[in-house]
Order: sequence, then C-alpha cells, then structure tokens
Amino acid sequence: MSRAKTTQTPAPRATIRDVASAAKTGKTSVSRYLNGEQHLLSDALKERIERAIALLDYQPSQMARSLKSGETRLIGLIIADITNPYSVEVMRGVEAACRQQGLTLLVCNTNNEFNQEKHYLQLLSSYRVDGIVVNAVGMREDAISSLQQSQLPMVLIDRKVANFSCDVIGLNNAEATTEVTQHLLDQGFEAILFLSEPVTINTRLVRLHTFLKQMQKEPQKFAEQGEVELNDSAGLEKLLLNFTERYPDKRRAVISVNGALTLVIARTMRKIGIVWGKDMGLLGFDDLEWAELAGVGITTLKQPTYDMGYAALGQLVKRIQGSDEPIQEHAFSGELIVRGSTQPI
Amino acid sequence: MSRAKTTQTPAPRATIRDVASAAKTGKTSVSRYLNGEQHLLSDALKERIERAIALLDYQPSQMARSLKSGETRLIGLIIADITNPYSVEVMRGVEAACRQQGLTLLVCNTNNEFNQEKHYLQLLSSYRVDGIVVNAVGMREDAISSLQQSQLPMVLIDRKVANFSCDVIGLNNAEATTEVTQHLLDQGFEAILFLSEPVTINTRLVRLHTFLKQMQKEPQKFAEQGEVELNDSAGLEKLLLNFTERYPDKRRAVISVNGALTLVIARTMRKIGIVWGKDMGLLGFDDLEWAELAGVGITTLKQPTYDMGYAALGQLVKRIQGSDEPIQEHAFSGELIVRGSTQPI
DNA sequence: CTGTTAGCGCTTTCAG
DNA sequence: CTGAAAGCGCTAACAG
Repeated sequence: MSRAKTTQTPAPRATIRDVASAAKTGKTSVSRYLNGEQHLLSDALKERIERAIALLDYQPSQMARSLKSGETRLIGLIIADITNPYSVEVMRGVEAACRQQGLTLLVCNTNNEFNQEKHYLQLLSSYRVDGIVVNAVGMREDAISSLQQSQLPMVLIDRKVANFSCDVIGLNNAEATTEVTQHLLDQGFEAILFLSEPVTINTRLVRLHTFLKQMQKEPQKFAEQGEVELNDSAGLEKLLLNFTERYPDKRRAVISVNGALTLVIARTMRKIGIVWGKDMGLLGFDDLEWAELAGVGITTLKQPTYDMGYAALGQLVKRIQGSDEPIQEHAFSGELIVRGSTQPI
Repeated sequence: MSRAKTTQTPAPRATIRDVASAAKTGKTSVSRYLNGEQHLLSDALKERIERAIALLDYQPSQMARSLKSGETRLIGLIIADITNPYSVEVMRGVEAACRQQGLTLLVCNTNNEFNQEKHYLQLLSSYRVDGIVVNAVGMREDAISSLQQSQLPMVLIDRKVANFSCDVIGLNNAEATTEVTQHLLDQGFEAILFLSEPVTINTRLVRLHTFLKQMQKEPQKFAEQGEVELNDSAGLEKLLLNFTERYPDKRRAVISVNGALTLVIARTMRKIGIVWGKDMGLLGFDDLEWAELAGVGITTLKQPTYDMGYAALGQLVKRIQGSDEPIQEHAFSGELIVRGSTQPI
C-alpha cells in the first residue's frame, strides 16, 4: 500500500535542473533540447532527456524564459466592454491574427471603467507584453504620459484619444454616417432623431457632426439629436415621445449611434407601442445577430469588425518589428444592411 | 534644436539597479520602498528613491518578481466560445470576484477548438497562474493527466469532464429541464422536439435524458429528439419540416438546448415560415437579450450566469488557499422566463 | 557533441 | 537604518 503521499508541500514543480540531473546531464543540453537545437545532441542523450521530462512532467517556466530573453510573444488586448458584440468580434479578429503569428493573446476587460483600464495597462506593461491593442474607455494625462514613454507598441481600435499619437484602426465614420443619413432621406423620412450615449468619445462626435452636416443638404427636413444613458430608459421614453409629438405629421426616423443603444431603443419602442417600420424608422450602427428577427427587421450599418481586429494586430506587429512609418489611421468602410425598419412609411 | 534622438535602440527599460544608482543607494532599499516596507527607510532616502523612480519612469518587472516569489496573483480563464453571451456573463462574474480579491484575470478564448484549449492550458500553467477557471470544450487523456499532475487549482464551469475529478459549477440541469418540459406540457403541447448540437457534452446529455424521462410521465404525448450542427441550417430546416409533417394535427413545440442554437432555430423558422407562438411552441435554454423583441417573444430558461462565474472564482480561491474539502459540484437553479412563444396554441 | 558559467530583474537573508 | 550577496529558472557564450 502506498502511503507515499504525506502531507508535505504539494511537490514543487520540476525545474530544468531536476531534469538535467535526472537525465544525468547539464542544464544546457536540456535547454537545447527544449529549443529545437536537437541536431546538436546525440540520440542517446536526447532519449534520456525526453524520458526525464516525461517522468517529472516538466514544464519550462515562461517567467524565467522571458526574463532571460526579454521577449514574451504575448499581446495584450484591452477591451472597454466585453458585453458588446462589437468588441467580441474585434477580439476574434485579433485572436486569429495572433494565432497566425504565433503570438498569444491576453484579454483584459475594463468594464468601461477608467481605473480598470489604467490597472490593466500597467499590468500588461509590467509583464512586458510585446504590444497592446486597445479599445479604450478614454485616457487621462497620467496614463498617457507613462504609456507614451514606455515605448510599448500600441494600436487603438475604434476610438481615438486626444493628445495621444498612436496608430488607429476604425470605421470611416464620416462615410458611413453620410450613407446612413442619405438612406433615410432617400426612403422619404422627413424628421430624423440622432440618438447617442453621451458624446464623450471621438467616434460618436464624428457621427453626430456628419449627420448634422448631411441633413443640412435638405434644409426642409428636420434634424434632431438626443443623448441618453444606456440605463435611463425613462429618459429615452420621454425623448421618443417628445420627438413624436413635435413632428406629428412627418415621417419620423431614429438613428442609433451603436448596437448597445439600438437594443435599448428597440425595447423602449416596443414598451411604449411604437412599431419600427410602421410608426417610425429605425437604423442603428453595428449589426446585430438578431436584427432580422426583431419585428420587420432592423436596418443596420455593419462594421467589418473582425477584419478591423485582424488589421489592428497586423499594424501592431509592424510596430513591434520596429517600423518607423508615420502614424497610420486606417478607416474601414461600413456596409449598410437594409431591413424592414427603414422601409418607406 | 534637439537632435538628441539618434537611431539608437529605443532606450531599454529602467531596472531596479538603475533606480538604485540614480538614487545613490542599493537595490535592497529600492525593493523595500516598492514593497511597502517604507518604515524601514529614512525620509531622505525615500525622497531620493521616489525621485529616481519618477525620473526613470521605472516599472518593476512582474516577470522577475514572480520568478522570485513563485506567486503571480494571476488567474486564468479559459472560455470555449467568447461569442456566446453565456460565456461573457460567466466571465464578468469571475472578473468581479477577481477584482474583489485583488487578483488579475487573464482570459483565453479557445474558439471551441480542442487544440487551443490545450495550448492555453499549457500557457497559463507555464506562466504559473495561481489557478484556472475553465469552461471547457472537452479534454482528452493527455491534457487531463498533465493537468491532474500539475497541482494547479482549477474549477470547471458548466461542463463536467469525464475522468477528471475537479470542482464543478453549473446549472441544476435535471431540475431546469424538468421545469421546462413540464411547462410545455402544461401549456398543452402534445409533441415536443428536443433540439441539440451533437450531444458530446455532459450538460447536453443530462438535459436530453431528463427531457425524455419527464416526457414518459405523459405517455400519450410525443417526445422527439434531433441533433444539428450550428451551421447546418439546411439540416435544421429538414428536421423542423419533418417534425411538422409527422404531427400535423398535434400542438407542436421545440426545445433548444442552448442560446446559440435558439438563434439559429429562430432564423430557420422565420425562413420557412413557421411562426413561434402560433404554428409552433419554442423554448430555449439560456436567456437572450433580444428574447422579448423577437416576434411574440421567446420563452427561455435563464441561468444565473454571472453568479456562477462569481462562485467559481470563490471556490477556486479556496483551493488555492489549500482547502482539502472533497470535490464540490455546485448546481445553481435556473429561472423560467415565460414569453409569447410558449403560449397555448 | 557536451558542460560550465554568467547573468536576466528582483527579493531576501545576513551582516554591518 | 542600509547594502552586499545569493539565488529564483532559464539561456547563451565560451570552453572543452
């Protein structure tokens, strides 16, 4: 009967030294074995090492390895809100690209909290990841300066950050918003309400501005704008009702600045009995997996999110490899997916 | 004009030694400063160190630190499919718990690929994370044995793995399935089709069995089952049509084994003109944010996913702290959310 | 082909 | 109060 297992400490992990001595050789040879320089080893030795590794269930410590080499082959991804399908698709794109490059992705969700963002930024940096892809909440002076200095390669997704010069991958917001607005106009809508979460983010600002500008081209039509917090459905309700009252005999439509908001708007409309595609037009940025299932369907502006993530990593790798080309701002085109919610009323 | 910046290497990061010499002291004192043993340092020295750190923008290397201490305060989360809202909520729960415990969460998405899962498992282990939460794709012998040995604390979410004894957090599938099935029966449905992705996973198996068992209690009703791949909408179409033909004059309903499948089913039904809540009942495991917006609404069985993630981390921490209590299998209760899709036909 | 040795950046005795 | 020195697990000269 084996009572080998005493209540000792749970057996510390085997180190390269343990393997070496078990294989009756030096650490160097083991290291060589591990690093593909096997052609330098005699078959006999290889055998012994192999056995020793298996026996001890040895796993090299990446910590030690990276400490030595200075390279980690790790990429950090900071995501503002993992709840958002947009972010998830970005992540999948980054991930696929990483895999292809033999990099490993570490994902950090900031939950839209600035402090978390700072925390993770520091963490990743202190673990010496090779680079970071950031879908930022926003950044303040302190975070910026420390990041700017730490020469950590970095690329931003979707959101530009003021005073922070850095590659950015995003949507061509001007183009997309123009298309979206024009579509509504073409469909015969006469009063359009642009709904947004607080316009704190560059992206939203550009969309709003472009919307306003585009609307000016048909001065007889009415442009409105409203700001709501995602959780303030009462406020949203009021906004919608008010909009309806102000343009009782016009053909009305709403533009939602992003997917999360579109969901809330749809819920609210349903609650107060506004039927999209009939009482009011509805169009949202970001495609939604359920867009076709909701009533007559919801028209959306789909972003090539996956590709954007993929491209972001590509750009990052360039920087990691020391590219000195000037700051890039790559803007992807969106795709308007027309569904029932913007049919002529 | 500053031409200070030559094309040299981009200035290696400052190390603790740099700080020490800049502060005209030894590494030890700097280390002490960093680790809150400041009461041991004279004010003058503290000052100098502080200045040096700021000047050099010094950030301690976690790599080196962990190498020394053997502890990382890192938790790994392996997620089978980040695309799944279920997983995202789990993640948020784990994350919240981590934050509260001062742990940092590293997320790895396996994209439902077994190889990725293996890769990440090794990676996390080689980075010496303190523990791992796993929403597994599945595991084979090799992965199991190496994991079993590496005493890495670990807890499984949602899915049990054969031959792998480990804490598991999940839904009370038997209870939930019973409730779900009974609900359909109570609403007067007479033929029920249980639709599932391939039943390779324990969870699905239990749900299916319980469904079948529960149906036996009303022998005059008809229980059917079908298996579909998520991307095989043609197959699904056939299944649905076939089901309809076989029970032309019965009240028919479908149960979907998870949220991802529910989406596909809803799309397919719409495509072939089956209206849920009218032509056929529909009920799915996992609540969906859009469930109320799709037609008359879709009845779902909501899991306390966030809580499950939170609890998983709690259990993991216990293990990390060396708890020897026997393997736990904590099963949460689900909540049936009734919507239009299961109204009596 | 193989092993010895010197660090990577940090913490921690152990002497001042 | 302060610092020199040893060593965490690993890799990479540099000798055999």
